[in-house]
Amino acid sequence: MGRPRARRDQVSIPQVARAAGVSTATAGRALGNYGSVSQQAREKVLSAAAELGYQRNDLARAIITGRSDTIGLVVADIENPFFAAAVRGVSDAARAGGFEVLLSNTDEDPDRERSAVDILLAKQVDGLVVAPTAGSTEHLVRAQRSGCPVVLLDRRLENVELDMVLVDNFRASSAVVAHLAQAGHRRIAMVTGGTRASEPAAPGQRGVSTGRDRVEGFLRGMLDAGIPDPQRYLRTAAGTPEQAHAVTTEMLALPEPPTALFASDSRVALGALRAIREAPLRVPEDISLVAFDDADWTGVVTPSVTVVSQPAQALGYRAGEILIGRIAGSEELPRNELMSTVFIERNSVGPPRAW
Amino acid sequence: MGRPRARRDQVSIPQVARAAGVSTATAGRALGNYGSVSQQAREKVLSAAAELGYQRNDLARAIITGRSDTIGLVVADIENPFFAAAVRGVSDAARAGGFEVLLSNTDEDPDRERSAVDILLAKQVDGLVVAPTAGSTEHLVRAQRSGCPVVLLDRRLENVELDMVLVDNFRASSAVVAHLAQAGHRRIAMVTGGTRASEPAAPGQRGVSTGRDRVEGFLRGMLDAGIPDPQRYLRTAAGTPEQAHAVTTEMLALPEPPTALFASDSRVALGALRAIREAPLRVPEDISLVAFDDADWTGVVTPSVTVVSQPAQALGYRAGEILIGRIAGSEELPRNELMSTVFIERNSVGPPRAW
DNA sequence: TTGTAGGCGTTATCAC
DNA sequence: GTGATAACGCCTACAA
Repeated sequence: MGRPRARRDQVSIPQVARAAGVSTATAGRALGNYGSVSQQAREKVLSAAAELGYQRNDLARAIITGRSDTIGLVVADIENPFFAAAVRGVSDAARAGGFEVLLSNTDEDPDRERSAVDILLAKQVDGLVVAPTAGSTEHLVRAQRSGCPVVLLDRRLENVELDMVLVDNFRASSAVVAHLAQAGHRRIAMVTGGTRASEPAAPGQRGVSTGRDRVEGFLRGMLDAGIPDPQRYLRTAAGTPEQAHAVTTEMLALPEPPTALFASDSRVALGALRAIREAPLRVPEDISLVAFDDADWTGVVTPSVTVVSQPAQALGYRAGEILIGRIAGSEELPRNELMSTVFIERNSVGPPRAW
Repeated sequence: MGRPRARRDQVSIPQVARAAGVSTATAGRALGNYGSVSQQAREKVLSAAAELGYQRNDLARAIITGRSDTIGLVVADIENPFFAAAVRGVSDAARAGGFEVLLSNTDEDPDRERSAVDILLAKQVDGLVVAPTAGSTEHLVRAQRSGCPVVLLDRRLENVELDMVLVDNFRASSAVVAHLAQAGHRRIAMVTGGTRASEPAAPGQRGVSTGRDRVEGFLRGMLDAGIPDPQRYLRTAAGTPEQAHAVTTEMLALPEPPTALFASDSRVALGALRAIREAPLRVPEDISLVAFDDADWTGVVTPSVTVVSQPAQALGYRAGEILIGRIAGSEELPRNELMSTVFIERNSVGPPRAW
């Protein structure tokens, strides 16, 4: 337990000023690099500060200036390699712009997201980068309106005037299906997660936009390929490797199993691949595989996995850049910035096996 | 450019107080949940606050209380899955204790680490979790001495009185060699990174402790197995997948290539594995492989990889817990807390091939 | 329970 | 260029 611990006894500007034999104002100017100070005074102040071990207090400064030089970053789960890279990108942009990053994980829980935003706002972040989970958007709009700019990362939100940095998930997904159909597949499965791990994301229903867009792109691809009953092998309740594993195992046991499988991200692909291995089935002889996200391992498994590569780090960096522009006062109309995915063809797709 | 943007016009406690017809102090008590306020007054204040859109300012509070309810987290690179998991652990512990997390990446650069610590200190973090890179330790000691407790994560530091949460890298490494020797291997390679990507970490020299300990554990294992010239296949300048790839390729081209390879982390393993694939060699028929870190993919490649699993997330969580204890006032002597690794035997180790 | 007054460490203002 | 002094928004006495 222990008592609330006495306040850290920090050396303050008045103390430094006294030691240097100048006024508080002059010491403040020398230490804070603003206004004008004579070379002589500056030196006295600086050496006194060094001697006393002065540490500036950015909080007190932030109260006055109204800027904390800190941005808030809200993501679902930093352990997902996609988000880890995106966080890295935001961090780099922040650093380049002289900002620090306050990080929050939501685990796709709307309540946690809301409360995270509230807390970050109370901590006076100058702006917010959010990969929004499903649910209400009013806390984000409120933040923006209260003067704290918000940039959305990776996931769209409808009916809000916010900057967004995205990827065209719909198009990338339908292209995957086209590729598979081109190879001769008709029984194409898609395994993906919903809003939360437990809630399925049916097309047109709620769930994060990436999930929805990928599903709709999948369905559109199936339609374009003239494949009937496109939902036959669509599984939308598999957001974790474990769920993906279970769902895939179940599909592979079907009398007419799919001949190709499309995984909505690298962790889903991992679960699906494990199920395939355990079946045991060979890729691509028995079943073809395509996944979203060029996770580091996809190039090293045998066979290497054909993927849709997303520029995760660049997405984060760009979101950070745009946010910093807003903080600096940019008043342009909010807009959606689309970054390109790259379809990386490797060795996990082959012609369908005749079951 | 745009001007420095006018200060966000936030509603303050005095304003709420005026609207509610009470004093600043009463409003502050109602809003801050301290002292005592009558039910009636509280309601008036709360509804006035809601009406005006009051947002509390944690910075102003922090100036007074001396506590920011924020901890600083300094790691090398959040994109490394090990650190991503550790960060997640620290985040969870922080959340559980009512703290937010200010995150900094150092890229193993001592200067960036020092400056990160300074900035976090200026932002008045209540404590620091650091995975220290090599270099001086004085900034950490100074932080601790100035009243900001510091807990080291994953990496030891000599001659400092700080809490550390670690794993026994030396023992785990020598056990790996023992396992390999047991399988009959004599030409055992180790591929690992040094301090920075560019600087090799020779035993007994500088470099992060994990690297050093693993190398020394490796050498000890070789010694115990009675293998002469243990440094023959020791490569300490491979911290990235790319470098690991290059170094491994070079070793595999030797007249007498190693028959087993020990990778110091999952990213090194990735690079090494790619080199092995390109050789092309088979695992484990042509070469055996063991790696540190149970990255998600190690179980799904063929063959699955035998690994030393580290409790990355638990390590982070524990570091956070200990730090929060310190912040609460714990005065125990600093100590090293060792968490257990698990040797997970899979299918990447076989008898040596007779080259 | 409530209000007044003062202070936290900084920056902003305005004379000198 | 410099110094006194007033903010910033909040919490903490202390008195009523």
